Amino acid sequence: MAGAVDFEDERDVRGDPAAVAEGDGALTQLKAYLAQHELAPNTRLPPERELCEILGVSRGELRKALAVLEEHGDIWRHVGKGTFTGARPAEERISIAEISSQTNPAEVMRARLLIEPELAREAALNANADDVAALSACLAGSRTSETWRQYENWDNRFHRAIASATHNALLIALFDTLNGVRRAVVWGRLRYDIQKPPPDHHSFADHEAIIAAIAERDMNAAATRMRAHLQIVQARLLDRPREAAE
Amino acid sequence: MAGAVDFEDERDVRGDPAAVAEGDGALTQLKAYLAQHELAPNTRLPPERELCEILGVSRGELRKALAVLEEHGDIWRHVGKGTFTGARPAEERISIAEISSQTNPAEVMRARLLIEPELAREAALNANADDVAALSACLAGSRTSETWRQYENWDNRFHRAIASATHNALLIALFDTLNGVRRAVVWGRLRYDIQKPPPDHHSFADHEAIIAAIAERDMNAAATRMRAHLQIVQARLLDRPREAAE
DNA sequence: TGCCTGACCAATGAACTATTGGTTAGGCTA
DNA sequence: TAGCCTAACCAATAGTTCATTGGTCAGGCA
Repeated sequence: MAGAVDFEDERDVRGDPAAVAEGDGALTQLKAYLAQHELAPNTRLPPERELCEILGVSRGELRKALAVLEEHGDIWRHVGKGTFTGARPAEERISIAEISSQTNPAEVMRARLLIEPELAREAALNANADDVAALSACLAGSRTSETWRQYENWDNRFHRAIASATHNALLIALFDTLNGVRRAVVWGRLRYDIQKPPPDHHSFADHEAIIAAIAERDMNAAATRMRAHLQIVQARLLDRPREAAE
Repeated sequence: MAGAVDFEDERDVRGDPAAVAEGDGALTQLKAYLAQHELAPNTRLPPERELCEILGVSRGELRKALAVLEEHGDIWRHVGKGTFTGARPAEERISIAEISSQTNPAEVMRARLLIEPELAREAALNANADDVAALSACLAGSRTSETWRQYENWDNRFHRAIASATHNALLIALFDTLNGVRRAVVWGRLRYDIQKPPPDHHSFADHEAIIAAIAERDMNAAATRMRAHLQIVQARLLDRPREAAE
């Protein structure tokens, strides 16, 4: 019985309207109403002010009955939204800003170290020629960057392209969340001492090695090299937080 | 005011000789405007209709110049919002429902297999006594479950508790996203052939082994056992999609 | 041909209004 | 006196309206 409200522990009032009208029947009335309508889960019921007229009970009594059902987990309520059948749904939307306010650069780096090598591993399994070409294009772009900002842009695209190469929409979405938080947390930490990345910047070789591993479908190497790359990034981040660019 | 903009250095545009060669000053004007105002990242510039009056160029020319800067990564634009300096920020809110509509149970399972073992590994590193106690409580609860729904509830809490034990807010948030998608995608796949999990259900032993590894701070064992557990879940999911409950 | 101009389109945000669950105060009845 | 009803108010939410803004197109012009 879908979406149903559990009322077996109460008197069966269907078909006995007299009993319904009688006595402390707010809860009983309400259960009868729900049973009669056989509402699907997450259906909105009438607002309290209407419902108490429909059932012929005062709003106070109705609210007491609703509180019982809510405690029982049969319905859930929210100001401005209404009263709904079924269990309260999980939070539908995740805010990057909210996560960012609860974390810090060290945690973000740790999360990258755990997640991104696995993404690289999966990319090595699933990447096609186009994916490898896209990765190479990102590397080439980063090599020709004239500013740190441009470089950061290409670096972003590179890591995003690895997630894309998994061809798994959920993994891509998770990466985007991780990356969004990263960008929010380390926002504005660009280095200004030098104008652009030096030609021997470690990331170039790191990225090249990762691409090679993915192209060769060497899952373990892809993961290992990504981890090594991120460990260097982490070390630089912790040593010189003002120069957190990769 | 248009007169305030200094365009005497039209032939001295730093970093983009191509603009000089073109000769028309829209891009040059725009760069001069940006240089003069020294805007912080993510500052909104005047709307195009105002800016082209300020700079004394047509809207078409201004838009061409803006397109160059956008391609260059110096600004970003969005209909209804405006034009902003710096890199385009990540999408602020992620919708579980949207992700769910783009994925499928196989992808979800694959993502779990990549992510959750790493969470278990990190939990083994960071868990404290309370975390282990919480995990044990979830296992005990699942053992006493009278229905599959109750069992699923405890199983949920168990996996969430592992994420919590990492003590990393970002990893917890990523797990919640993953889990939210999982619940949305495999929604309603509860088994109905038997009323509750049998006492020898594989998950009980699996979970117990995972808890033991975390309690002993054995990171590799925690990851390995989680992976083994999820592989069984995956096999059951693919074999008998109607009985996807763990 | 290339550019300018004006108009229109679609996405966005701000302001406002209506709705709705949650709460409180006063009065009434048993 | 205790419990209940009623009315009003509060705060969160959703819907509506309107102005703003980047994106696009057709006509005119040099």
